[in-house]
Amino acid sequence: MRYPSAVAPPKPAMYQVIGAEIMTSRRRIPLESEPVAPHMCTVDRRLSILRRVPFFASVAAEDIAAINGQFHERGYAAGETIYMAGDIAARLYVVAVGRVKVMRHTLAGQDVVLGVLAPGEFFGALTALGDAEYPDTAQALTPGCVLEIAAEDFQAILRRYPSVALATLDIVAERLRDAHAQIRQLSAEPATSRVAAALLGLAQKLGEQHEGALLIQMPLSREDLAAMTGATVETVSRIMSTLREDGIIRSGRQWVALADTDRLAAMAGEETG
Amino acid sequence: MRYPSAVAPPKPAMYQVIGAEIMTSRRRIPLESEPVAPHMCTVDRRLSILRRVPFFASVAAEDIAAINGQFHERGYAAGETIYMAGDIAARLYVVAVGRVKVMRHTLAGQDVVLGVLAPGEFFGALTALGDAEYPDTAQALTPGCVLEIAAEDFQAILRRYPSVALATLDIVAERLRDAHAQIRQLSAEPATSRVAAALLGLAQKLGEQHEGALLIQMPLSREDLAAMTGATVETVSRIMSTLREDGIIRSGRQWVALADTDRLAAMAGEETG
DNA sequence: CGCTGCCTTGATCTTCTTCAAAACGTGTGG
DNA sequence: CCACACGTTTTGAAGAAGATCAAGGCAGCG
Repeated sequence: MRYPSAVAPPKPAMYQVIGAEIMTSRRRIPLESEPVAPHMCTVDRRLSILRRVPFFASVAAEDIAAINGQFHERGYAAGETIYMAGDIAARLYVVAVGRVKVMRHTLAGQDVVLGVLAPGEFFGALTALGDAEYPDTAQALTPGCVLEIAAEDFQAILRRYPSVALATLDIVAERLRDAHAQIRQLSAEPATSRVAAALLGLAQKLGEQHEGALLIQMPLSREDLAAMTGATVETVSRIMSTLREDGIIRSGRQWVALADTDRLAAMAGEETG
Repeated sequence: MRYPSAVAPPKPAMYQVIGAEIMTSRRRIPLESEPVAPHMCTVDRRLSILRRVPFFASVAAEDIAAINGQFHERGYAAGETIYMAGDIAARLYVVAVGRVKVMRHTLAGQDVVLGVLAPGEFFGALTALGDAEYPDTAQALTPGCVLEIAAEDFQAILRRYPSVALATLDIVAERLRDAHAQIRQLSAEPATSRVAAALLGLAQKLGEQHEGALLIQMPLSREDLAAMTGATVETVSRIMSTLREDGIIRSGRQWVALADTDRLAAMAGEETG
């Protein structure tokens, strides 16, 4: 569990308490916009993505090219829905550019975020179980593009390249472990720990060094965090305010940066999940 | 989502309110004791178990016999620990006889139950990731026996029989879906719904018709239920008392039977998962 | 028949949600 | 370039769900 790199000064002067006032954080959005044109990936990028996908790591270069031909490309604007819970589960997707959020809705209108995916990760219909429906909804968090393949074509790939099936099994098994860690957290940890753990998990995957703190490279609202931690927007906001006052994080509208991962990890309790 | 069979009369007279008193339920333990001698399975039973395991369904009979040779057998008494969190994850297990509980501990001493396994289901080290540790603990709930195989030997089987790898992938993918359903529940449903869902889930897997109700065939304490639902023993006990007064369940020391699955399902909310 | 461990029930307290309103940032249109 | 309008975030106060603490009760067993 390493984070991209060490945080330089734990508490830069500009975020210290000055008199009775607290310089909370700069409010300018520090997120990078995606370095590629939305709604398109070049062929080069496609191949490099597929090569980077863990389950194709073992496949020979010429086979990758063949596999590449089976994928179709599709671009999404930020906020666009890729598929909805209840749709026929016909396709498997691989994130090529951007961030994708997978979530479940409740009848009460509340959302539960099951995961945030970065380039190289897959989602959608993994098994070719006939006319089953997606149990969840996938939504683009940023402009980006995904590669998609029919579930049955992917099944054919699994059958043709057993090493791909083994690699896929490893990934799914790891996701199951992560899901179990989250179940443990939801069952036994208070909201503060869950928020801390969620932030650390995101930073581990999407963290980039920025002005002495680990910036989480995605638009991340309080509502998103609430849906990731099983809490309400207000509770998350209160927790974030405290963390900010303690100099542990910096945050603003739709962004968060971690200034002190050690203290966060201490608050997160056992597993970062 | 079908349950073994229909419940005969929704509210048998003997469980009705009589005057101001409530006949709660008979207190005699109705659980069957296992029909085999503990600490042993016969060769016949081993083969029939392996044939019944979903991921060997596609393997030819003569290959099953060869695979059978790779498994070792081990008996457990009720309550015995099969492996502990932190142990080197060296083996994959298949339940042959009995019930096995997989759980995670918290530093606070609280347990979280991740699943209850019946004969034919596997647990333990699925992937051969070197010297990794088990993240959870497996414990026998009843006397019974398991078949075990070294993780690397199982990997060899996966490589040798690609159809086994595909079937395993399907099972793990389904477990992941179930875990996600549980995450949604813990995030968004109140304790009553979670208990109802947990009971329905257990009944679906282990339910047997008994005196007009679906008896869950395993010793099931309030503490177990609490660990499955992320609640405390006291909260579970209060919920169970209410359910019993309403004639929805019958229960006693370490056992529960569902008298009215429809009403339970209504309380469980969205997914039974 | 009394012991042990599970289950139940009550009272109190903490945590988190809910409801409400104000403050702030961001992007937009003037 | 400034000011407005929108959605996000923050904060407060009241309420509810569930946890915690503390006794008792009951079943099964030796």
